[in-house]
Amino acid sequence: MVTLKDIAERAGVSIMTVSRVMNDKKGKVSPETSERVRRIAKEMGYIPNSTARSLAARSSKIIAVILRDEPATNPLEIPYNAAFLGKIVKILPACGYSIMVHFVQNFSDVTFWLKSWNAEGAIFLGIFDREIRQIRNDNQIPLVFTDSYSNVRRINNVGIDDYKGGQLAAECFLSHGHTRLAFAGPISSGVIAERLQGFSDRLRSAGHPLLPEQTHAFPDRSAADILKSIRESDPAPTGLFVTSDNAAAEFYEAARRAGVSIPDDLSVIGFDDFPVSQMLTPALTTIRQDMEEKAQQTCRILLDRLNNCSSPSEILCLDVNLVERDSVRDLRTPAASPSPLTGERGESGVTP
Amino acid sequence: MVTLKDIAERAGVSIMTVSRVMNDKKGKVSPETSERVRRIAKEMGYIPNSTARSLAARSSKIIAVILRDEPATNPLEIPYNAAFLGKIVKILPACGYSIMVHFVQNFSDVTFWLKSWNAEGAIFLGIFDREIRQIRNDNQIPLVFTDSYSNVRRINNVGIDDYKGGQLAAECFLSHGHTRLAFAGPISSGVIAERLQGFSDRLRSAGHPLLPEQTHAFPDRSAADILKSIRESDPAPTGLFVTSDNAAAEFYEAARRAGVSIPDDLSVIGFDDFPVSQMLTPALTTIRQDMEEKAQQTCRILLDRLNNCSSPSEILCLDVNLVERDSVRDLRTPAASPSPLTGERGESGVTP
DNA sequence: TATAATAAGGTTAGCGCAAACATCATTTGC
DNA sequence: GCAAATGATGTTTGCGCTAACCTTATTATA
Repeated sequence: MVTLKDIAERAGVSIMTVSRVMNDKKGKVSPETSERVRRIAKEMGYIPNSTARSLAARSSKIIAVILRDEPATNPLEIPYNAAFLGKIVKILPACGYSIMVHFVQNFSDVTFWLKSWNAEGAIFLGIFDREIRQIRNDNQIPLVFTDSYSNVRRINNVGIDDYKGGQLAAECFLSHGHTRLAFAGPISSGVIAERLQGFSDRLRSAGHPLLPEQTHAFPDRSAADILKSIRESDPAPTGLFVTSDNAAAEFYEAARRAGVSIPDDLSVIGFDDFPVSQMLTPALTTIRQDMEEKAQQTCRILLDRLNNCSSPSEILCLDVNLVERDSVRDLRTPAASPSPLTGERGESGVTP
Repeated sequence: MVTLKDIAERAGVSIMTVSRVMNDKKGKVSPETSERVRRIAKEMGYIPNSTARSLAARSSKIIAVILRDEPATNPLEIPYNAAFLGKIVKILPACGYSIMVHFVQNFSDVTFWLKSWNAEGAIFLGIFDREIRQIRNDNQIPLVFTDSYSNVRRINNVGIDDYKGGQLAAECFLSHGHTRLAFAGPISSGVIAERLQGFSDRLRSAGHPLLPEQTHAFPDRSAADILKSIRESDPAPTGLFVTSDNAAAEFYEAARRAGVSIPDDLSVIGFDDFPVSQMLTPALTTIRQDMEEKAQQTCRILLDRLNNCSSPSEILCLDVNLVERDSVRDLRTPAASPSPLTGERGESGVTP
């Protein structure tokens, strides 16, 4: 292993001079020395030791990405989390940071990992609404949450306009003549509660309130089970708002097995606009959120605070919009329902 | 920050004694002292400093997961990689290791990251066929590759029986009366080349060789483009073997847009048996690989070699099998094609 | 009883690096 | 022309921890 000492000896300078060259402390080393040291370091195949650097400089260049671990499922099998993490790993290492990934069950795990590795900052993927205050208090490093709802001050959060998303879904259904609707999602989280609120507020204001029994807890109950409840209601809802495209895909599968036709028997709106929504048949009408933007903003906020500790906390709310495809039937002109196989209506209709 | 020194002072012992307690060096500290030190450490909220530990012990407890970075796409948006990484992050941290994720474009990046952090081992997700020898030579730590084909000795690799997978796909088509077939996938990689070989060997031995012009380079050419070529061939293939479920999903989408019905106009077989295969309409017949097993074996091999440096290198080949669903039409009884909406044939037919 | 083995703990010397301060020219300002 | 500022480097110290060795009291063995 090549160390600063080896280079220093070969170059006939002190360790400190080499260290300064390696850390680009310009104005501290003469250009000639710098050039020579740099050349020798390269010749010898020097690779800086990050652990030693962390210890001496108290700055680890480690960013932790924390995902909430559910016992049964795997956080990275949720495409949303995987894509988000992927974007982070594209952005931050390019700025010299290394990414550590950890799944955690409770906040003391979080603190342990962060402190143990002297992480300089952390990004939280998933819902940490309840633990957010404790996490912020325990860790005096820049933290950025995503999709968290809480009234805790001095936190950074990148979220989207979930309420508007719910409203847009309701409006889409209403504009196609739907009045009896259903909702499915994990209502315990702030994000989903907001979407539900937007959805139900908009329906109520249109005079077609969402019935309490048409708010279904998914995935606590299976898609098949919920679908059965919906179909057996009297009068049965004609449209279902599901809180993610992937959940919608499960309803598609359940519908196929149950012989229920989408959108003829039941219209569906999803959330996210992930690739799966275009692969479903019929293509899924959904509420789009811009993942790319979300990931970039998340990293930007973290880097801002890393470079300037006094920069203020930010709570960002990104816009969402409706992407109309083929999964919502138009009840005003019953014959005009698109064919599930040849329907070519989608892709174009992006309502701002 | 609480250090060993703080605990040592409070407990009235030397730092070394505390260190020994924390590292569970039993037989070196009396049970009473051990208990007392442990209690005080807990009271004081001691968190071991991993960077200092790495430096002093020359053992970092870091495992690097390396993914090949393609310029345009994101490795973690490929569900296969995301799921695999997810399983690793469930398994290894439970054994005391931390996971660092890096995307790399060339092997010198790999070596840099591994050495810089003193990683104890590394797992490679994706095709590293060409770089594998260099990577092994540059890094004297346990490495486990996945899905790599090479004739380099002393490497660990966890792969699947890709050749058999290709054969199974061919057999499935043949048994349903298909004789004119097509293949689509990125043939530059060893994995896909093997699948193609198995596919074409089996077809040839049945007297229906795969035509050279029916081997399509995907995703170099778009699904829509390839689909057009296939449909315009004369005579046109009746079945298409695609080398991943996700790619198959893209062909589904292209088919829907082009007004081509699956399986009536074209039968499709995928590869992987990922959740998406059940969400497609009609449900996708596919070659199943056991991801769970693959990830577990990968971690096991790594842990084996971490605990016992002299353990031999392993090249594991896991089995695959056919999962029949609804995307292959039976040409022998043309009327029996399943309805895409109510077809309930799938899920049961797992051929060993 | 003398000797060796063992248990329980302490001491010393780093791991590789960077912050803080010290040194010694050489310039700059007036 | 002399103090002060600047530039380019070296020295010391220590980050928090562990490997390797050293010490002392106690116990087992011949």
